Amino acid sequence: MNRDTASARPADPAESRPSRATVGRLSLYLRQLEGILGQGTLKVSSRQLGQAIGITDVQVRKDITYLGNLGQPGIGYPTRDLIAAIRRVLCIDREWAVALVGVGNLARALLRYKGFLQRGFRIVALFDADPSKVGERVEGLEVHPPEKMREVIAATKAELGLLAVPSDSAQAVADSLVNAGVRGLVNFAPVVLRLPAHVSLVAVDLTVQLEQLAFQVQHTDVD
Amino acid sequence: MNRDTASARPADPAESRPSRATVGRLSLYLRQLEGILGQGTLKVSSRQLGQAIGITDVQVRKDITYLGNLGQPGIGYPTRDLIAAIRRVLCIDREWAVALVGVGNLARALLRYKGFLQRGFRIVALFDADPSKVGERVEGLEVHPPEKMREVIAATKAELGLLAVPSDSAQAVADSLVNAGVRGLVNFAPVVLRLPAHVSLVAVDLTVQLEQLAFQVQHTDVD
DNA sequence: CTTTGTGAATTGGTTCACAGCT
DNA sequence: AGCTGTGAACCAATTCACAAAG
Repeated sequence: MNRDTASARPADPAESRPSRATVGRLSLYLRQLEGILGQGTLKVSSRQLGQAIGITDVQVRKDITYLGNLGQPGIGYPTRDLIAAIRRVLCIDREWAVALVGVGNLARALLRYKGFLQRGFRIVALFDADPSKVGERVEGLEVHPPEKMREVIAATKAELGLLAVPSDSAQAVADSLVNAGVRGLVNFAPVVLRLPAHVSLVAVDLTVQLEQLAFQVQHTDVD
Repeated sequence: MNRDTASARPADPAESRPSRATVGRLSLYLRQLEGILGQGTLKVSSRQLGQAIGITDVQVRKDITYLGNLGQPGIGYPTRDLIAAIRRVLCIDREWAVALVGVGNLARALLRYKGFLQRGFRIVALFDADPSKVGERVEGLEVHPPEKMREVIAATKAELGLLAVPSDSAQAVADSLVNAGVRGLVNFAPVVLRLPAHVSLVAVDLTVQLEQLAFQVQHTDVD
């Protein structure tokens, strides 16, 4: 049996960090769990969770191991505790201020989507290089010119950035955001960004995704 | 429909399929290569390609292995041939007809993006359940009601689907698309879809991505 | 019975080291 | 010299098999 150092918080430096893949699944568990808790279900099994997102129960348990020891053999996991533990590990047990650059259709879609705020991500600043958009109010936020980036990001304490600009300007805008103090960003433009090592990057590249899909489709046996 | 252009390649039975990860990188190579060829550069080395997208030259060569033997020691790869080979392996050496469901801001962003067509993906049909949108023309395409899905998808020969609808309706719309004969789809809604095995799925889940980013940011050492 | 937890085995992917070609 | 191709080694991630607990 594993020596359990603490009841509440492992905070074990020796304990390995969840892998990238595990982090992704923890997000998915969290969403399922919120639904499950909303239905008043207080206990949940790894099998339940696994079936909900289409993976095995063993995988679920392995992932949950990173959260500490909160399973009850023969019973399952307390829904509420699981949620809290996942939020803590994912670092979304607090609010993240987010800057959004490029106020086009994609940005409007992102602004409308209420799921972000619900999960701790608040869009606090908008930027666009187009003078005709500057000053406009979108979803209650004023659009600022790029020149004010440093100032506004400092004032709003934005730590993350969403890049919804055309490919040509993506690298320059990314540089500005990093310069203004942003620590991580999501790039929607289909270009590879070069960033300093201390800035995290997630690329959402729809071209790549569509090509993945085409490949998959072509290689799935037609029943 | 599926014809093996076997001019250059000896049918290699032992040759394994490129992994998911490799397929993703091939997309990235392709984009770089198109730029490189546009500059008139006819030969490219694995080191060049690797630096362009931030990975090692060995990784690039390993990936390119799946395309067959087209490197020239001491020289590099012929840009044009590499492009052709990647397009063939990714199955984008032809045009894919794509249906788009849910004509909101995200859909408009997708429609405006010209990169898809350039890479062989043509959006040929729009659907929306909102009667006020049905009949409207967006980027030259008429918005159809869901009832006409089967008919329109058959007529347009759409094989792929983009789901840009709210979470509540995502599963139902996915079922309809599958029923109408679509063979793969990209889901932008933050829900896990259940699909028959013969239908491919790519999930673009922004909530998960943002949570990944938050986690990364929190775990990168501040210089 | 049900369920969790986990070492061991396995599969998958990347990096290393070096042979061979230009 | 520079570059490709690839077995081997290494690392990461998943699955297996089973012990232990409610």
